[in-house]
Amino acid sequence: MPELPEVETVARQLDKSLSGQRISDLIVLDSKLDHLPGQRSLLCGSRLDTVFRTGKQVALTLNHGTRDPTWLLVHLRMTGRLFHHQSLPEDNKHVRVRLLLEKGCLDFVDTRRFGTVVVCRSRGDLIPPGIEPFSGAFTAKRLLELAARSTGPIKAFLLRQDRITGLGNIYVCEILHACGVSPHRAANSLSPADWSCVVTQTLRILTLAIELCGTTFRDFQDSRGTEGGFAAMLAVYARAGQPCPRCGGSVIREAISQRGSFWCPGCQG
DNA sequence: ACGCAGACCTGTACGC
DNA sequence: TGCGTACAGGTCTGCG
Repeated sequence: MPELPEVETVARQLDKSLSGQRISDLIVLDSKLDHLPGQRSLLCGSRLDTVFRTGKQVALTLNHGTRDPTWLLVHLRMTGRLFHHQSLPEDNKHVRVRLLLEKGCLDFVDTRRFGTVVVCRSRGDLIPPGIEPFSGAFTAKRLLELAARSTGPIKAFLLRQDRITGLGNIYVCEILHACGVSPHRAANSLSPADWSCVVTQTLRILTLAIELCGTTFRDFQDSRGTEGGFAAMLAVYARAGQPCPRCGGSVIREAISQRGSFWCPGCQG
């Protein structure tokens, strides 16, 4: 569910509201996360420092005073959310992990239980393998090289986190539409000009989505439980049967690489 | 190396 | 109302 803009939104909000708070206890309520209770003594008493996004994950910096910092790395996957409550909230059966703070708590809530929470001891382990879009490495030249042996659809290529980190189904649909590129095109068939357009449109769309605090569909809410504003900007995603805002053709939905894909055959060639 | 199918989970929407 | 089916924004594993 959450893609780069949604994770960035949550990380920025938590950075403001959590920085400086001391963790007083760790409560783990999901057997899939039973590696965490063993980290309880490490977490308790530590002070939350910077919260930031790395790839699609939220990293919470834990300051231990004299010792080196560690990080709590949270991947929200499809339905994960992080909520910072000023006081203890009403029961929610989908709370998986709760960090008790000096004031209130931080809840990791995840209905489908796909999300992950791990403790990271080395800064190097935080860095995802794919190219970060907001980095100097995200260039048309680099992407052309990366895709040189990829014969599968560009739609699937852009979703690969070991190539580019942060894009998910919604933004890939929107980027390909903005570029006028069919999601069926083989990744290695894109020209240097196509890749330049992918770079430009990816940065434009992600920047706008971050400004609007992401896209809310079913499950995404930010750390305050409010919804993102990018849904109103979507040109094709979840708009099957509706007119394409660029050419007036009809947007279609079809499965590509087993993922629901929305695009306009009229202007994406 | 690649692409593809299936798995992981739960909830919601919809048709009968 | 209840049941069955399809679908959901992510990523890993195993197979060919």
